[in-house]
Amino acid sequence: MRGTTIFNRYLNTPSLFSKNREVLRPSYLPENLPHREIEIEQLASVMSTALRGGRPSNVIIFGKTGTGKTAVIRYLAREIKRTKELVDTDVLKMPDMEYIYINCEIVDTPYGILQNIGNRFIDDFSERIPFTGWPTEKVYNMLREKLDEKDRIVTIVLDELDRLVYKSGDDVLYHLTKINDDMARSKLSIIGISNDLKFMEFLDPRVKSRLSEEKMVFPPYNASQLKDILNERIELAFNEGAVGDGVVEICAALAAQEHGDARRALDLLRVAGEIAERSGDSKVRVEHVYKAKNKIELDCIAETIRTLPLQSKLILLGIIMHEEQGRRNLTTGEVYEAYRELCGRIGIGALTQRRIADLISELDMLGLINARVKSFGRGGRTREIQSSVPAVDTKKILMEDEELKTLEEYSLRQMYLH
DNA sequence: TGTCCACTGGAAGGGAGGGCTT
DNA sequence: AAGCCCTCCCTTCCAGTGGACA
Repeated sequence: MRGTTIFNRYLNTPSLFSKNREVLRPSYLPENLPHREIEIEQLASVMSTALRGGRPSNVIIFGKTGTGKTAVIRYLAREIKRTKELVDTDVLKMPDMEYIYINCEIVDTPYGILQNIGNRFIDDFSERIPFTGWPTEKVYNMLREKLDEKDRIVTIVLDELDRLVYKSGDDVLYHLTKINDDMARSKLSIIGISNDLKFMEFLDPRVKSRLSEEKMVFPPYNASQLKDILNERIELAFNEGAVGDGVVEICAALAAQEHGDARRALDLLRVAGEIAERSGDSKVRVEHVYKAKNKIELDCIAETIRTLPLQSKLILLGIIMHEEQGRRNLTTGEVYEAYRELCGRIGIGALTQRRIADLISELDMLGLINARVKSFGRGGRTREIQSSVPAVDTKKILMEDEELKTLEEYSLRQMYLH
């Protein structure tokens, strides 16, 4: 024994994971996708048009998160690439095929979408489309020109498409679905992904019909299907015997409760594994899964709070301070007053009530508070607001913010004394 | 039955900040 | 330098409203 360091105990306990723990992450694309055979077949028949040089129909895919939409598309893109490599010879050459994936929650402006696509076809850095500055029309023309430089079939995957439509309308979609009319050599098709069926109503009828040449729905996985998915990954990710009895069942059951989310199931398993490993256990046990569930939820909330803009943090803090005094079911007016008070305390200008009303809605959508519109008759119509996060922990996280530190000991009591 | 409160939520637009073009 | 463009964050203005109360 050559002395001990604090890391020794980590070295001495054998790892539960094999080298391949990456297979539990959402970015991992497995060799086969259990229980998505029908969807693969269906989408493959659409996309196979490209193998014969034709433009595949545009497709709209509906399905909740973690139902394998992106996985199926990535899977097929990979298979098509393999097929092409197999078939291509000097004599017979299939057209180039490109897949472009854009998440509309991240890129959510018309300009951004066009710029993103355009730059995939511009290698020369000096020619790249700048992230701002040009008129949108010019970006579109540039994109079309570059796209059409040679024969190719381009598939654009627009994930979370509903976000784009709600935020910026369907102008880009109009242009993108029409672009084929203006191109001589290239062909473009669109795969739109959404977890909300309603957004189609907001589309211009022309866009709607062009976009949904094919429609598909991905059903949620049930518990037994989730089990199959997990079991397949366990073989790759864990050492033999590292996953105890009942663990898979619990992960599957918990994820099935939440609209059959495979990503959630895999997360639970991975985090449970990490917790078990850290506590020096020789096996992943059911209790680790429950701890994992808690940890995932709390981490998620904490991260949401941390990344809130200052104004929203002040609103949330105001609500919590009210509740510390035993006042629940606050109105918009009360929350606004508290917010203004806090703004004064830290010496920043307060926004208008109209703006705060919007920010309150945002907090509601993030699940940090509950805000229901309610009428109090003569008392007016307003929101009834409560926090839906643990007060103590939330306050702790809020106080991490440099600009809020001075509010640590402050309480709202004074303002209600008169 | 009508009134009236305290907002809600839509619309329009300003202006700052990114950057391009001439 | 002046004139554009696009996006983000806000403000201003305002019609609309559910339901307790007179």
